[in-house]
This record gives sequence, C-alpha cells and structure tokens, in this order.
Amino acid sequence: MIELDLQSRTPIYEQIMNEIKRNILQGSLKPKDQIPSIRELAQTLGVNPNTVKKSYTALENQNIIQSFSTRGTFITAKIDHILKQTVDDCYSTIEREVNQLKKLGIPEEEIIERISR
Amino acid sequence: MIELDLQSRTPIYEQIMNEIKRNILQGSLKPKDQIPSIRELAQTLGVNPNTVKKSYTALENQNIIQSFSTRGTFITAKIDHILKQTVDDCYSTIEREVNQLKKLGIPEEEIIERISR
Amino acid sequence: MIELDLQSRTPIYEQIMNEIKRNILQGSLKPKDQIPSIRELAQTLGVNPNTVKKSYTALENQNIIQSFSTRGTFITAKIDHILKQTVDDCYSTIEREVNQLKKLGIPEEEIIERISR
Amino acid sequence: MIELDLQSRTPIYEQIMNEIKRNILQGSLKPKDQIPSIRELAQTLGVNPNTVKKSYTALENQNIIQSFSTRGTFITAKIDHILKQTVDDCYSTIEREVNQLKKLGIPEEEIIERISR
DNA sequence: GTGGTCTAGACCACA
DNA sequence: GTGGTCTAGACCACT
Repeated sequence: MIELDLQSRTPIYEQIMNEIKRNILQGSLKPKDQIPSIRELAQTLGVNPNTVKKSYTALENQNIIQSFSTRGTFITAKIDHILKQTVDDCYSTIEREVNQLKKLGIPEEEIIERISR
Repeated sequence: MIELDLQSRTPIYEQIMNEIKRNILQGSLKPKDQIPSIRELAQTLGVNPNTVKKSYTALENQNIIQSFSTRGTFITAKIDHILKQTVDDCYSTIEREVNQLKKLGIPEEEIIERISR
Repeated sequence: MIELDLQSRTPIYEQIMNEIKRNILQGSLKPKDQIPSIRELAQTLGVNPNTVKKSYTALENQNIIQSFSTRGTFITAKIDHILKQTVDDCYSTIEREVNQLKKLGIPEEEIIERISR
Repeated sequence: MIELDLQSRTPIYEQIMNEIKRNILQGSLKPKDQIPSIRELAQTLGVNPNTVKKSYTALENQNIIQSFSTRGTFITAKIDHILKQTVDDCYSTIEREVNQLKKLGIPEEEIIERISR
C-alpha cells in the first residue's frame, strides 16, 4: 500500500507520511484501524526503523495517528481532517503550474483542453 | 536579469539554471548570445564561482549553452527546445496532481471546473 | 581496482570514470553492485572527495551509476550499454584516422593490410 | 583550407599546426609557397593573432615553415619530412584502439571487416 | 581575461 | 555514515 521513490528529493520519512495520508484519504485506512509497527513497516519497505519512527512521530504530532506503547499504533484522524489540506495543496500546485504555462504564452483554453484529456 | 532566493530549498545552482532558461524563454537571451563569464556572474550574484560553474556545466549537458575555454559561454538552445522542456514539465506535474485528486474521489468535472477559474 | 596516472593529461575525474567503466566491462562490477562511497574512494586514491564526486555525477548523467543519498552509489548500466558506447568510440576514432590516411594518399588496401598485422 | 573545432580539447594553436601540415601533405601547400601572414590568417579564422603566432613559431621550430621579417612566411619542409611522422601517428593511434577492441573481446576478423567498410 | 581542474574544508538533511 | 551543496582559494593552459 506504500510506495516509495528512493530517488526523489522528498525525504523518505515525508514520503511515508504522505503515503499513509493517501491511504486514509482513499479509505483503505480508517479511524481506529491499526497500522503496522515501526519495525514491521521498516522491514516491509526495506528502510531504516528510525526513518519510520520519524514519520510516525510527525504524524502523531499532526494528530493523524496515535501510538499506545504496548498495543500498537492507530489511525485517529477522520478523512475530513486531512482531505481539505491535501486537496488544497493539489489545487495550489496546479494553480502555480497553470500560471507558469500562461506566462509562457499558452492560451487558457489550450491548457484546459489538454488537462481534460 | 537573474534573481536568487538564498532562503529557498532549491539549490542556488538550480536557481541560476532556471533563471537563465527563463531569460531565454522571455527572449532576453537568444542563440549565439554570450552570457556573463563565470567569475563575473559569480561576483554579480555574490556567490562562489564554483557554484556558477556547476550551473553552466549542467546547462551545457542539457544542450542549452556551450562553453569555449578562453572565449566565454554562449547560448545554443532555441526557445522551442526549452519551451517544450518546460511546458512538458508543467503538464506532467499537473497530471500528477490531477491524478491524485481523482484518486481522492473528486470528479473530473469538478477539477476541470475549478481549474478554469 | 582503480589505477590513476597523476601525470596524464586526462583529468583525474575522467580517469576515474574510465576505470569504473573498465571494471564494469571486465565483469568485476555488475548492475546493482554498490561502489565505494565518495569519501572512501577519495581516500583510497589519495584525491579530494570533490574530484570523486565529479566522476560520480558525470557517470550518473551517463546512466551508468545511480546515487542514493545516505544509502550509497550503485551500478545501473548493463555491460552491453557501456560496451556499445566504448566500441563505438573506438571505431569512430579509427575511422577518423583511416580517413586521414586516405587523404594522405595511402591506398585503402595498404591501410587494411598494415592494420591486419 | 583550415578548419578548426573550437570545442575540441586540442588547443587551437595545435589545430592550426595540424591543419597546415595536412595541407602540405595533401599537396595544397608546397615548399617555397607563401602562407598567409599572422594577422591575415587570424582574421580569416576569427582567432587571436597571438594564437596564430604561437602556431607559426612552433612550426618554425620544427623546420616546417620559415619566416622572413619583411617578406612573409614560407613553407620549407618537403612532404617526406612530415609524412612519415604523421602516418606513424595515425597508425599508432589505430593500433591502440584496435588493441582495446581486442581486449573487449571483439574478434580480429570482425574489426578488420568493419574497418574495411 | 577565459574556462577547466583540483584541493581543503565546511555545513546540511537524512538514515 | 551517506550524498548534496557551497565557499575559498589555488594552479593551469590558452587567448
């Protein structure tokens, strides 16, 4: 469910965070669901446990997951909590790129039309 | 002609590359034009000559400029060459984001409609 | 595995590139193999890490190796890829020289015959 | 009659020397022929007069041309003088490349055959 | 003056 | 520890 791009400039721990958010948003992870332990996920991904730990800690700070020392780690956030933020991020990225295309002289209709495909 | 944001996460040498490409796209630099010498640009921008050199080397690898020892550095790329590169980059970023929005369950029409605004 | 000639006119970083290619061609380095870290190789060869870095960057641009931050650098190219490159280089050098010999009025048969020896 | 490759790693003054030798070898320059003045050739080639001067001085040291301050510069060398040296150079380059091809496992017949084309 | 190469040494984020 | 970036400063050949 989690795919990493080890070449990307985005740090792995951030990619893990994004992937978990994505899973929540797509409904494959729901509130109260348990997510893999740090060690387990680290092994699955072929990644250092410290990296996974960093992701989990950051997600916990964002109130998206919650760890209970003995029982494991669980999703807390509802989709809505994350959805708006993520969607807005997407739109603002798109807006930035569209603006650049406009600056390059490409007419708005052409942009819209190509995106539609 | 070249503006840097030393705070940005984008490496300085990449910003220089982008700024030179931008100048070409805007027509202020044309094929066969000479661009500032490494040392001169370094001094203008207040950065180390090695940093400028790195930009020039990378641009040369992209067939955008060409350096001649003891003679200087010149633009080779036509606007079209870079325009295509840049436009394609924009579209592929947009495509990526649009796909993510779709995955999040947002209907295509809604995406298109919001971009249109 | 890597030998340098510090007297040669060929820049050190290019010699390093050639030596790594040679190792791949000879089979002592294979795809997915990890090559020494920048610092390690620099120390082994008694050169500056920046010099090794330059080699690695150039090899990466040629799709021969691939660097992963914090993980190391790995071979990507198959022998065929480099073999073709190298062989083509050889033939084009030979072609150039043969053409010059022809221009000098030496008959083709004589050239071929002398090469055959 | 003189063609330069401003991108080549071979210094321009050396290229000029080689081109003049080539002209002699091909018969387009003969002993006692006058060659262009430094300034004239420099202008023709779009090159700094000092560069041409460097070539002429070196050629004079090799007894290939001779300058008379007021009258101009003339060819002195007979073809034979240069021919052997040049041809030998060509052959030794070819030999080096052929040897490398052999090392890469390419059978001698294949090399010969491809060169013949 | 130009670009090309190299060294020494530093800082960074990431793992 | 890794690679990535950057600075400072040096030397070189060539023009």
